[in-house]
Amino acid sequence: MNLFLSSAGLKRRACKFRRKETIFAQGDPAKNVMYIQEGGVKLTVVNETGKEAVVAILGPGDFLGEGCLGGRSICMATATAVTPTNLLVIEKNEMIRVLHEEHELSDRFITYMLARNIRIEEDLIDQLFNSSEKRLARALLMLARYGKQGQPQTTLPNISQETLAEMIGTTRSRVNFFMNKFRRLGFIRYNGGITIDNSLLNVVLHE
Amino acid sequence: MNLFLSSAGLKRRACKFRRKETIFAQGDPAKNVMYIQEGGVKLTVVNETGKEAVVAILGPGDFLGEGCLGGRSICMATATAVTPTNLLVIEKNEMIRVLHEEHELSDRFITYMLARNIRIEEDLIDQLFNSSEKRLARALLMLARYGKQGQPQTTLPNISQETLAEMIGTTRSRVNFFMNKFRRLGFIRYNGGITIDNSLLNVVLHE
DNA sequence: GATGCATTGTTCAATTGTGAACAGTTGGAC
DNA sequence: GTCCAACTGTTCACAATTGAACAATGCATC
Repeated sequence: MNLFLSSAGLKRRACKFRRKETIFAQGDPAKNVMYIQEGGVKLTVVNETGKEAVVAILGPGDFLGEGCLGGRSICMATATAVTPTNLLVIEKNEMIRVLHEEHELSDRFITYMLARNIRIEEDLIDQLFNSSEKRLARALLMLARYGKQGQPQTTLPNISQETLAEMIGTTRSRVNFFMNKFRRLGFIRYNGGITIDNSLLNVVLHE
Repeated sequence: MNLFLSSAGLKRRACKFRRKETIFAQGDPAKNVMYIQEGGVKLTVVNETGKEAVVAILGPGDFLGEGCLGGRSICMATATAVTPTNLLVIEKNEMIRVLHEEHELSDRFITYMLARNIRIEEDLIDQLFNSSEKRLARALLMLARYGKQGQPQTTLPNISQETLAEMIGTTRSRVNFFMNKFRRLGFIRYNGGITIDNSLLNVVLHE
């Protein structure tokens, strides 16, 4: 896992963030690519009216700030740690060198980019096709998969209705309504966190 | 521009498609990466109910089918030529080799992936934040930029209201309504194609 | 110029979603 | 305990969006 540490140099450094700490903010100069070794990071954007949207939730193995490689000079989103997070920070130029000279990392980065692409594309398709009820169900299932695999049920760390609303592009009152509906129907359960039953899939698939 | 021809081998071949011809269909086995040398390609997805969504419109310099590099074995979308199109078709394994051994192409591919990422991400943010009226205005401006740069006005090749509706995830009647509104306000004009005035930007920016 | 096909114009009832308010609940800090 | 902040539960008037229908308009082709 410690890809970068193997040949660590001056231009790569480890960095720790606490929960809710800001890693970079929308509008900051974009100079580094970061690699998540441990933890979770939320990417959000705000528009002119102050409305916020969650663009992605990233975890271990994901990259961050890769936009600077494509010539982007400022950050288009705000990155916040959602759990205690260890990052490897790599300077842009170092990253470019690495992409040429280190196959294993180059492969990993390309694999990440391909996977990320698919994830965003699926989010977009989800938005284009589905009602907010289905989007909420899908978001919960995604977050659950993110936790564990294969189990019939997964318990999620606490996540506010506000954040869920931002993730799927709707209002909190709507999220609240559907959460209670899902609960009545036995798809989810509150117990400290949120326990998600795989039967929730039916909401996404039906019709 | 002819990146691939420089060292053309058996595993790379040129391919031509006529307007409206299908390059690959959703569900087909995914075996090749393609590079658009000339033309335009529309990526669409259909859901269970038969509703269609336009995921992307790609042009010269863009890649296609790169999902297979990330382990995807079937195509998740349908690719259709929107204008006469010349593609370079590269076998998956050849592409992987090329990514390791040919810096110029590797760079170009990564640049494409980064740009594509930003494009989809912007589309997603657009969906999360904006009304269908703004999304339509934005889509028209994107298509216009795709044609030419810098001019105060750009004329678009014909594009049906149906397709526009699929691009922004709404109904044709809604697109029709807003197109007529934009026309009344002098933002666009019909004259064979669709002429788009830069003042249309105000619709996207305002408020 | 008649035929058929694709597209556009228009309407409307029904549904879905918004934004804001306010009360209720919880959990941590003091 | 009690205060506070953050979150949830609930409601509602209003706005936006859908989906379907049907007529009107090109426009290519025979």
